Amino acid sequence: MQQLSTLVDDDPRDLAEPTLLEKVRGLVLGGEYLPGSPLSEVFLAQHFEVSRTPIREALKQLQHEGLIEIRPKVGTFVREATRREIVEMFQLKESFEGMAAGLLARRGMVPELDVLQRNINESDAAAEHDDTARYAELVHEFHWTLIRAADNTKLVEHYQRLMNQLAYHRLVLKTVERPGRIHASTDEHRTVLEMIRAKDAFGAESTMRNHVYASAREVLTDTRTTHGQDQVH
Amino acid sequence: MQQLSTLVDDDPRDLAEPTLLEKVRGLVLGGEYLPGSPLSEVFLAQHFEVSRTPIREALKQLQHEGLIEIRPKVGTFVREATRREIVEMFQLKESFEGMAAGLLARRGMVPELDVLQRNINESDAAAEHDDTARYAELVHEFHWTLIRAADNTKLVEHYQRLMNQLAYHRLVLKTVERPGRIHASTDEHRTVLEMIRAKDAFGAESTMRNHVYASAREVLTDTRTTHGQDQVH
DNA sequence: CAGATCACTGATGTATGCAATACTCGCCTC
DNA sequence: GAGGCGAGTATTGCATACATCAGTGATCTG
Repeated sequence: MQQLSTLVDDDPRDLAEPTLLEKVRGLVLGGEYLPGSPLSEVFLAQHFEVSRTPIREALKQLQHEGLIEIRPKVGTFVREATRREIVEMFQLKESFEGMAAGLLARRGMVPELDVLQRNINESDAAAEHDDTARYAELVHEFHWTLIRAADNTKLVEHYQRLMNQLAYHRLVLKTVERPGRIHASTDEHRTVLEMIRAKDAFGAESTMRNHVYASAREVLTDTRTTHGQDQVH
Repeated sequence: MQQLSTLVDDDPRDLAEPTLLEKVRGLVLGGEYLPGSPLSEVFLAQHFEVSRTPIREALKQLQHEGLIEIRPKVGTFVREATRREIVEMFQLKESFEGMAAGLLARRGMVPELDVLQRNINESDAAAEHDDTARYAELVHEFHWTLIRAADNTKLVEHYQRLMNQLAYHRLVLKTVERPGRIHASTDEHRTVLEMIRAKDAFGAESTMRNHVYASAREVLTDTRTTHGQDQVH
């Protein structure tokens, strides 16, 4: 009997078991704590009902991700990315996603292409119904599917890291609200996919980079350092 | 009195004070421990004369860098990159350095260009005298100078991370031994610098990527998974 | 003799106590 | 009244003890 039960609930990693790191990251990205807010270890320990040790591990990681700042012997504080850093990160995003598009074009026919196609179709439908929430989700999925389909695990790791730093969700949600950008975005996705299908690695990379650059400009135009206050430091 | 002393030895970060993390990383990259070797926390703690806690922090970081593998409740082991991962990392290196070359070309005249020029001159001299050690050092410097000159701190961070994973020094030293590759390499550096000077961002990126690709092929041709044994896992 | 079970071992995972120190606020001095 | 000084406080940094559990080998059973 026990063998069966272990076989069933053996791998709880797949479905909804957020790591402490993810929980703390979610708290920081949640926006409740403004940049400069102190994040006491003891408070977090009590909040998540664990000891300071695992909290410290998570905070150390978040520091390496650039989300918080640990000032030795002083405290840890939520860190707001400067406008310059956001520009830098979008430059990297452009490079990563361009690289992914190029690699994917070289791979030839893979099932992920169908996933991307379905994504585009659904995006059109969501745009029709002005379902911005669903649309933002689909944009997110499109980019991630592209990255994963490039079949380069190290790229995925670096991309994940970058996206954690960008706190992407908050930004893309803002952008998507703007009418007009939606259709342009889907069209660009469509063009990229066509070039990938045509095995035009160079064109796919180039188009994807232009697409990311355009969306970055959108985000950056109506976002002045995201909260006004510049550096904490 | 105390004020003066604190002013003097306040910032020991600049000159030669290797962090525990760097020390442990050096130990792992030193090659003494073959892939699969266990890295007991208590052993490292005794070796470096600290407690397990800071050792754990360093190991956690090295795990995220991909140098070691922490199997929960089992132990931590040195992890050898598979050939596939090395290929993936070189693809990223190509992307990063290409991006750097392109960004630098857009920056216009900056003092770093002179540093690169001097590097090329010195490389020629080192090649003349068959000083492979110095030559390898200069190659390393050239690439790092390029990355830093791109003026994108996030790029520097990701590049650093990638280089830590690649354990670059061991590989590039092997490559540089090969006669013939030296002159080709310097010539490629020269071409890249010329294109940067000409503000040809596209050409600079393209040339740099080809250069990295060529050197990657060199490294990969005479390196079969670096040690024979494939995955530990 | 083959197979499974179970206690043992060694490792990591966590909790907690103590040490060190940057910042703060009140007090003292000029 | 202004400025510096010093004790207090809150925080992180480190050390250590305990809990937990994967792997292993001996033992027991069929």
